[in-house]
Order: sequence, then C-alpha cells, then structure tokens
Amino acid sequence: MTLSINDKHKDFFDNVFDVVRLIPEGRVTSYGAIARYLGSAKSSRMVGWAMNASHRYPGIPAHRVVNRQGLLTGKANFAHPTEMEEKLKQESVVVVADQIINFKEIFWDPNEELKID
DNA sequence: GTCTTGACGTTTA
DNA sequence: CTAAACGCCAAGA
Repeated sequence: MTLSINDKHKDFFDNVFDVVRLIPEGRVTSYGAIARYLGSAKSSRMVGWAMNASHRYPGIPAHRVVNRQGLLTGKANFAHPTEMEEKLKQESVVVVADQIINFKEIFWDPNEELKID
C-alpha cells in the first residue's frame, strides 16, 4: 500500500472530519466541543491537529471551527490568513479582529445537536 | 529512542 | 482580573 495520509489515522481524525462536515452553514463550534463529543474532552488539541490535516480533504469547513472564546486562532493555518474570516463573513457570521461577535448565538454544539438521546 | 511544539481547555495561584 | 502549569496525544527535529 502506498497510501500516505489515509491509513495512518482513521479513528479520531476521521471522526473529527465527520463532525465538522455536519456543521451547518452560518454556525460554528469549538475544538473542545468536538473533542467532548468524541469522548476525549481533554484532547481538544488533537482536534486542532486534525483540522490541520483536514486541508487535504475536500468539503471540510475548517473555518467553522474556532476556540472556546470564538477566536479565529487557526486562521494563519489556512491557505490565506484572511480566508477563514472571509468565509465566515460570507455565512453571516460577524467577525471583528479575528473574534466572532455573535459566537454565542451561532454556536453549534454537537453534544446538543447530535446527542444520542 | 528522546525532546519540543502545538488550530485547546481547565484548574490553580 | 492575569499568569502559569497540567493534561492529552500526534508530528517533526
């Protein structure tokens, strides 16, 4: 097998990608929320690392994932530093100085929206 | 093999 | 209020 990125990880990373893909337009979530939903509440760092790898995959709105403060901490990791902010603005997300103003309003928590009942 | 760094978050001082 | 340490785990040097 000459696979490079697709066979190394496929548990945590793949789960992260799956959740991120489910984030509705105009909504955002946090690394910690995703980590918690996956059962690893303290592995929020890995979510961020997974997002870094997510650039190799299509259809993953990494711009909808921010930190707990609603701050666009990962904008520098995008192809263009302004890409994250611009994409959010296109979805009616109010961003000022890399900070989502209405973060609390548009926050999408997988633990609430995707809860298993 | 070890050590450092990191798209984070919580706790403690 | 701010600052620092810890936990967690993967990747790069």
